[in-house]
Amino acid sequence: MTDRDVHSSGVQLLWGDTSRPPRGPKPTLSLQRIVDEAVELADSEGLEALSMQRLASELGAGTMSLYRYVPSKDDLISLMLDTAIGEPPEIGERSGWRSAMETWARANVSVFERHPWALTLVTKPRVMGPNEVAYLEAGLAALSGTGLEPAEMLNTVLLVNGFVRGSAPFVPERAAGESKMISPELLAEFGQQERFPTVAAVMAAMAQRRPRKSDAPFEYGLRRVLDSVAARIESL
Amino acid sequence: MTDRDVHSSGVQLLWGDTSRPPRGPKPTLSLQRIVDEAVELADSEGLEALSMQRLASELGAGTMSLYRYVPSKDDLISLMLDTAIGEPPEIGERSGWRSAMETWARANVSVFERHPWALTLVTKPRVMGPNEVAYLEAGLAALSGTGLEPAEMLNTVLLVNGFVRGSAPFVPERAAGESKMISPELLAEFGQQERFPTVAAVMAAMAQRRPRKSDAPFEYGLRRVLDSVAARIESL
DNA sequence: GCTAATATGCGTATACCGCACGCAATAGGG
DNA sequence: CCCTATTGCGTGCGGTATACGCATATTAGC
Repeated sequence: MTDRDVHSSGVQLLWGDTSRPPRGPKPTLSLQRIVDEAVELADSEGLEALSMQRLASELGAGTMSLYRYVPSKDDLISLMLDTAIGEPPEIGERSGWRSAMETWARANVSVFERHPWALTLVTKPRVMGPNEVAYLEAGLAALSGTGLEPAEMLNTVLLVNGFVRGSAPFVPERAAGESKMISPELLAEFGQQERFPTVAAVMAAMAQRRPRKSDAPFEYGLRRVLDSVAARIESL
Repeated sequence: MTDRDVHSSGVQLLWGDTSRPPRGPKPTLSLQRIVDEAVELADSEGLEALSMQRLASELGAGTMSLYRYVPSKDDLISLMLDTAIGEPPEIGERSGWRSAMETWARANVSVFERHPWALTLVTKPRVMGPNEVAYLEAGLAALSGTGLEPAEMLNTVLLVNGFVRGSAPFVPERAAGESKMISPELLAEFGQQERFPTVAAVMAAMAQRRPRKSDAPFEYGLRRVLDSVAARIESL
């Protein structure tokens, strides 16, 4: 159980300064190097392959040396998440809120494409890191000229954000995963087509035609979500 | 690493029959009892409190006895997820697709209210269980009279589903967790208000007024999403 | 009813994991 | 120059999932 108090050392590490005292031997490692290596390891082999021993050996250091830089593995993971999220995209003011929100949503989902393990982390309650708050800032800023009230601005950002997170597993690059989750073969294998007639019919119909990129669930949903926001803004 | 082949024993357990051979001593436990107890334990103490030893002692059995019923902990968790999801709600045909989809979405999110640990599980790639496919069936069936094409029906269900999953952390019952994720105190503590002016302004503005239930992020987003689906259907 | 075949419950053992603690080596401040 | 803070890291502890094997219970076939 991670301590979620603002004053815990983990949150300090996320938000506070990371300067080190001037006395003693020169550190061989740095927090940045550890976190970067951990992100790389999680990217290539998955979060469950990340152990402190494995990470240390990857860095050519003793396991316990890592604890000179990070108070616990949970705190390391918090730092990994904010590093993986990275800085939000620069959004030009002139092109209007819709293209800004679209850019924002695509940058957001690309985080989870590059770092699939980050998706399961953001669905847990936790303290947000600086980069995550920067994303929130960018999203709210994109809507600040629309005339929406503060509460509705926030709800709108949460709507787009919620949709992105919920549909990230279905962006094209992960579609292989999706099709393994539910397939005609699965239903056929256990003779369940009659139990789920609409599912079977839809899958059969879709197997007929070649998929277009604009038919991808994420593309479709993003258009619908932004359309509904547009309708709200125009009704003001 | 869970085997995601349709023929793995875990998938067999999810979809296949669970009958036991007639020879040998009577089993003291049953798969159902093990899974139910595991769900209860995860509900009350969280998924990370669930260990095979703890579960066994809860059931008054030896740790290794559980492996007579379940091939691995990962497979147990797959079974727990489908049990937690449960059967989708019965949806009356007569009241129209919108109220059907709303009922569907609310039932969906209530799964994650009752079993918060299920949310992190559904965001991982995996083989869907029978109850999850039944949800998909119910969602597609609700849209089958609307005139949408099969691919668009699926995309619509995925849109609502994606939104539900992405915004589940922000339903009112979890709002305490949300407000801990980002708070005025957090920004103030580290003197970052100038770095995130829009965030600070929005939070300040919202602190002024008392929250209405219809202003909750989930309620707001659900209306927007269903509005956009309605617009699509009416344009046919 | 006896025996052989087949399950069962589960104790033991292995290979990991995060991390508390302590100690020798290092390097800047007085 | 020495003192003291800080380093890297070896050792050890209590936890984890689970492979293996054995004694025991049950039933099918004779």
